[in-house]
Amino acid sequence: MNSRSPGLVRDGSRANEVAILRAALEAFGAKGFHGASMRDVARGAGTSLSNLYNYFPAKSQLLAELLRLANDELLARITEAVSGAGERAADRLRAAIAAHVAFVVDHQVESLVALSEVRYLAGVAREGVVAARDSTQNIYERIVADGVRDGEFRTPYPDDAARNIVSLCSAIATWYRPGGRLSKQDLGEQHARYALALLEAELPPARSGKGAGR
Amino acid sequence: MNSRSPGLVRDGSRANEVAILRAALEAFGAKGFHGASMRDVARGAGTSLSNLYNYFPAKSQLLAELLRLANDELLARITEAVSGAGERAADRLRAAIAAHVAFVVDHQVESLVALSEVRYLAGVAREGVVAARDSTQNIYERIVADGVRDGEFRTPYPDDAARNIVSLCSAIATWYRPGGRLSKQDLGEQHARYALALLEAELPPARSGKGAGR
DNA sequence: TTTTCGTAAGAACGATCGTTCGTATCATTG
DNA sequence: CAATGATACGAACGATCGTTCTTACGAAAA
Repeated sequence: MNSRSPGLVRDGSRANEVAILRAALEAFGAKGFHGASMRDVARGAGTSLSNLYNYFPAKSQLLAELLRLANDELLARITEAVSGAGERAADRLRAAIAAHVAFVVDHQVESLVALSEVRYLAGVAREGVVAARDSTQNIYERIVADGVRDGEFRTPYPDDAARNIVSLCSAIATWYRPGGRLSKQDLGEQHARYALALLEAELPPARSGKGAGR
Repeated sequence: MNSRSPGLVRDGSRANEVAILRAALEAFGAKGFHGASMRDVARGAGTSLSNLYNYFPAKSQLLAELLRLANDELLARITEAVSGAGERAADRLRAAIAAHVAFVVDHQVESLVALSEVRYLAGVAREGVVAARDSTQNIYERIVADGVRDGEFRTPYPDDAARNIVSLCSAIATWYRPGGRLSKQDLGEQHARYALALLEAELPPARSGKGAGR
């Protein structure tokens, strides 16, 4: 269906692959990995059941690819945000959390699937996803360690605090609803404030946020 | 197999029912609700497949009963702990979190299943579980609101902070491993400290905890 | 004793599962 | 032109699923 130069350029040639991945994401998000069938995926992608296997050799590979894409992009977003932030640990933490929260809000279903279906991955696919997740957590741990070293943070439990910060950001995927009270940016700033509180840093005065007054 | 007084006393008469529920919990925890089969449950309970249906009319009822039991006990533990605590909001919060963390550690699989498989409940069973979970969160919200009223907490986002406190306690089920660095009590106190930090309360000096020094 | 009823297990039901096979279409390659 | 290989679909495979049916055993009730 696409007129394109042969072989080399893969641009746009993956339209069907993308449609299948998108349908798999929706199916896994709605019914869970084992609750969704390949027939669900085929229906959502507008293709036939057997044709799925021209693009992915097995159902588990669909999940593996979804989770690899999601975790890699999350890691890339956070890495880029941190590299572009200031020197102070609090600034880098704020940048990381803003990127993290934005990803969860922009890709809520991906985040939810990555959180709850990663257990069904096996073998190398699982290791790859776990490695990406560890890399993300390592970023937070480094920022926290730097902040403790520089006296910005006073937490007695730096690594635990970092893990809980990640937990709070991930948990957004479980309760966030579009059009809610807080905008994506507000949610990011609120969670940055929570993170700084967990680290027992000195907090800036609260911004507008929510509550009775505005 | 049991010699017992007829009808009234149900003590011990539910041995098989308990065994089935326990096997279902292990199966759902290990493979997820849709990934585990009734044959897995029967094998784990040491009975036959068809005999399961003498105790539970459907697989979904197994999940419903498991989640109802878990959420009710969590709610009961927290309620009792709070009622036996002091008047200050910080004390009641500490008691609630200690009970909450203890439950998650004592019943990690139940907590994990309640967290990740509740989505597969339907109808009244789902509503009951959601109601119990809301009651639990309401306890936290009341404590936080009282603490804000009394000037103990300074958080600009009381309800959001309460929800995130619950998230942090629930998340323990996803990473806790028995025999870890912190005891159950230490973990509870650490999370109480995190909660107070989220609420922007004045923190007491850190206890022994972890880290280099002890 | 006879009846009843909770408990138990094996066999089988229809449905659905992930996956494979055979085949057809069609643009590109030689 | 013929050959190729990617793309596509219907049909069907064997396996497994949740559930039901049928029957049997044994203790309590009549």
